[in-house]
Amino acid sequence: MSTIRDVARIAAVSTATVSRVINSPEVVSPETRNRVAKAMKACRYQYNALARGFVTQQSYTLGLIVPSITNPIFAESIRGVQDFAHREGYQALLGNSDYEYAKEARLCEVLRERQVEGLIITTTKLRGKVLRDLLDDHFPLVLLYSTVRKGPISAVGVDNFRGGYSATEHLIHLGHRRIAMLAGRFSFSDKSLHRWHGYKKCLRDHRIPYDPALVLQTQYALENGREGIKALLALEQPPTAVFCSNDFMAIGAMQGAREVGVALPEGLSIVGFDDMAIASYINPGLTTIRQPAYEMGRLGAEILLSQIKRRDGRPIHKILETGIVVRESTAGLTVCEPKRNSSLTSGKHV
Amino acid sequence: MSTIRDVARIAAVSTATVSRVINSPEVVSPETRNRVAKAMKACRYQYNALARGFVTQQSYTLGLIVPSITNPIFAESIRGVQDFAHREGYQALLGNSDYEYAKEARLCEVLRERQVEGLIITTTKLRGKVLRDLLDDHFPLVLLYSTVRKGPISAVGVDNFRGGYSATEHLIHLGHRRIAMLAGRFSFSDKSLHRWHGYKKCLRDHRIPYDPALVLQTQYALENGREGIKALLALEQPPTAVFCSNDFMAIGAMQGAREVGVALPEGLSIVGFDDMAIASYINPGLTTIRQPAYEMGRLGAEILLSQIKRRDGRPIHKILETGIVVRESTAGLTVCEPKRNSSLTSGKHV
DNA sequence: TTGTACGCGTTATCAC
DNA sequence: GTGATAACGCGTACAA
Repeated sequence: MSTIRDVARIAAVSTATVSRVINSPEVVSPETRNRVAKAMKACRYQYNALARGFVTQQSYTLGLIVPSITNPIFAESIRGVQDFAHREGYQALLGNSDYEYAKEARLCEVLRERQVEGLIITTTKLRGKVLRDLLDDHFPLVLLYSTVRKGPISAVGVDNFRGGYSATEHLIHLGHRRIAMLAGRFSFSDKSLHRWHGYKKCLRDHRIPYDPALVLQTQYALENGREGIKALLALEQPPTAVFCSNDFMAIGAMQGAREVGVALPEGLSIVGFDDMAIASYINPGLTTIRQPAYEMGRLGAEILLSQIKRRDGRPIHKILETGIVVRESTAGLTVCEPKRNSSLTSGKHV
Repeated sequence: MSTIRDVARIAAVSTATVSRVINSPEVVSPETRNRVAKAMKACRYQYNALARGFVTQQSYTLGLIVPSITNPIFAESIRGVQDFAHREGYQALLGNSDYEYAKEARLCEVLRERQVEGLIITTTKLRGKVLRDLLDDHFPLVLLYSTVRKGPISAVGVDNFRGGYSATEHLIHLGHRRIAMLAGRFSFSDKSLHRWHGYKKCLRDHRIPYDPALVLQTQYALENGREGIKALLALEQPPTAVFCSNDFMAIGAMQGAREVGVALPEGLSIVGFDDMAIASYINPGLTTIRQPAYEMGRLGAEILLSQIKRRDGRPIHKILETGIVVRESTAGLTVCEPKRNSSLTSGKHV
């Protein structure tokens, strides 16, 4: 590889001039500019962005950690981050935590060693050493898919409480009273926790007793939805509807229900969370809570870059809107059933 | 940020010793090692991997360009690349081309400026300037999802011809004779082209006339499958089965068929390509051609790293196995229909 | 076992 | 408008 020194030698100028031709050509006289351009071609010169970063102390790189790149919802957010970052001359180093805190910690370490100027993380542990260390160092940081509304860390997310509330309310309005929830593990997903709170609050507002037997914590994948719903349907008093923490679980639940002979949506109403693209293409179409995934990523990148530029700035918290998208996976309950269920439930739990 | 110089000063050793503690601690006496370790903590020293790369002329970074990160099949491959790369101390800089050659070219440029040591690309144009330039520079390069079996560029892919052949054969065995194909545009997907060749060859082997009206080139997304199948079903002699270039198109086609009142699979058999995770969770389950996406990525990374280590090595071409996964989206044709179709078809095209 | 000194490719600061 | 040169943080001969 040839360097600006080679170019300088060939063009019979100094390295400073070559650098100027690259970074501010207008200050160089047209003739030398031309000579330099020719010299560059002659030795097939390739610019070294790392060397620049080395002297300017800017890597123009940011780190992006998501729990699972295979989930299209995160993939969308990654696109949002990239689109904004690229426009500003930044590249992103991407990592999966696979919902494991140890991997998240390791990635942070590696990415910081590589001099990323900031990090965008969908964290699996809000109160852990990883974030605390970052904070101690005043390291530019934005949380994605987070519900943090205040505090020292910038965050962009959605109102998960309200999302959970809307999902549940939709089911209640359809006449359901025995409503289950397939939730992501609260231990590493505050999202799921808040959705659960919304679910519980909505039940209470509608005077429906909360039955812990109807809430299952599991992982965010298809197979967990499938197995989860089977467990719930095997209960003595099975649910007539289920709210799932994400669309994968919901689609898994659909399949699980079918496998045990439950008709959809008549036998079981299902609500998901995310509104991934495929949700409107399956049968029945999935009723779900829409998250603006791309926009979240884009906004996260915007906030992070603004923080990198002015490191003294106050943290920014953005809560984007969700909305319920009603499709065919939810249906009204037949007249007598809710009565029966509710009386039994209340007899047991109130 | 403190540097090894700060550490050296505090520990009262030379920078060389600090460097040795980091890279080969065993050659340093335990006591100095300890002193250095303490000094590191004292000034909150953070290692700078970029500076190392700068002197060793190795960035330990590779570039990865895929057409669409939102497609889970590519996401799986990305995981495969990352898992292998991380184990070897490499990180990946990721970019989407969105199936646009200009973006692919731009990404190559940016990534090379950033000194990636090699590139893994799912290219949209096999014979373009981008690959030719890379090749001229003897730049370490591996093509992913490619069908190149020889030539100077390393590649890992599957036998798309055979995949297309199997898909078609499965449909023929079920009694179908009027078999359509929803194909990715041949102009930027040699994959799709080869699948189409397999499809045609299989028809010929079974003495079924090829009808160009049954082949639609479109994009690789859900909505294209949906609109594509509607166009095909609106033909005077509509197909009784369709082979789609990927699962997104197939799932889109399912929805499109439903929307025009065609029952699945009785009214239309559908075969996809990829076997993304969700394929077995939709209803009816999608019959599709399985690709080992994760394995492809892993192998691609392995080949690339081996090429980086010995740049003189011969190019390596790996064709992995595909296999048909039969689910419920394909069904036999009722007895008289194929006869009617085939006679009409042959009357028209033979 | 440890220290000295140089170089990696670029930008920035002075001079001229 | 241009040139000389000192950084940037680290690895690595080579010397001690």
